[in-house]
Amino acid sequence: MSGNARDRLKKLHRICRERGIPLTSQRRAVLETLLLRSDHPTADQVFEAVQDQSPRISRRTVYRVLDTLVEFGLIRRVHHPGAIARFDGMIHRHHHLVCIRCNKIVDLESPDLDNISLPKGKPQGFDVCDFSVQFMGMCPKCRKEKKK
Amino acid sequence: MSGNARDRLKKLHRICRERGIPLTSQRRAVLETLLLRSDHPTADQVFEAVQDQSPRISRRTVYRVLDTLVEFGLIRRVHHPGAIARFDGMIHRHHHLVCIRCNKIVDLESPDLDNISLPKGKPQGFDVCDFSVQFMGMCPKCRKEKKK
DNA sequence: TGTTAGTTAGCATATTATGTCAACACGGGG
DNA sequence: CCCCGTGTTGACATAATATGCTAACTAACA
Repeated sequence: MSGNARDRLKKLHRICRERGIPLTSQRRAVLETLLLRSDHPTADQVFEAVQDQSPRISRRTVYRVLDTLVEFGLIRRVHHPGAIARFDGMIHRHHHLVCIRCNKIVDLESPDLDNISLPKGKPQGFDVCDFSVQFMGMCPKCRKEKKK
Repeated sequence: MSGNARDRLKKLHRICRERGIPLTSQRRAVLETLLLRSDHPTADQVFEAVQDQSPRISRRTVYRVLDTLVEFGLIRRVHHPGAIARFDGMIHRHHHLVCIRCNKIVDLESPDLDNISLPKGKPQGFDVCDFSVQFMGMCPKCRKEKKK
């Protein structure tokens, strides 16, 4: 496991102590599982994967833990155009390429984009703390399939 | 109805003729309904609303028509962080403010942001045609509620 | 107006998400 | 090290959301 993941687990530990809530094995397992992948799994995919570590974990708990981790800022709920909630272990600023045909989504790192200035003041009353750019386009696979 | 909406209906008419597919009353009704609102309704909210015009329309058809309209580029599937697909009648370039607490989403018009340059070439093989910026923050209502 | 291709309505079913509560585990104090 | 209390988990039921299927229907065109 990368050092980054180890740091994140320590952060989970710290947050739990600060908030006075238990650091359960399930919380650790779900976070670890998510950190080990670089895609954007659905809650059910996380449930599948986490069973390697915690065979007795319930689906309900995975959903609950994911919400908790999002609230702690340890993972992100990805803004995905499909109907299913997806989660992302990467919480540093990054952007997304979204396929307008198959809804596939991949990360895009681009330091150029990170300098966009946040809106001045509180637009529409929102207290903005971060942003992410989504580029809409067609993925290679869909381009090929569409030519047919 | 605004001229913009009228134009979009004409566009639907044109696209249907070009593709040789019928311009059904259901397609028109769903598009009209979506153009009349400025929020980001879910498919079911569209279903509710469209019944004023087409009381006999089925839920299944609304889902299908929404997909069709997205494929035609007449509406957008909004990249919403929640679990439910949402749709947007606005297809010109605009951005979103997303509440990290209640997932509320509102539009943000900002000419400054429209000048972001698309990535050079085809990043990860994607053929990028548009983009949208999402600002994450907390809406006024949630800020108040959290203070309690 | 009649023909035909494509769509729709209405159902069933699949998929995804949440409510509830008894049993259980974590964390702190003795 | 063990026990106790708070908060979490597991397993169910249920709700919410989305899709598959086919007979009946409608738009488009001659």
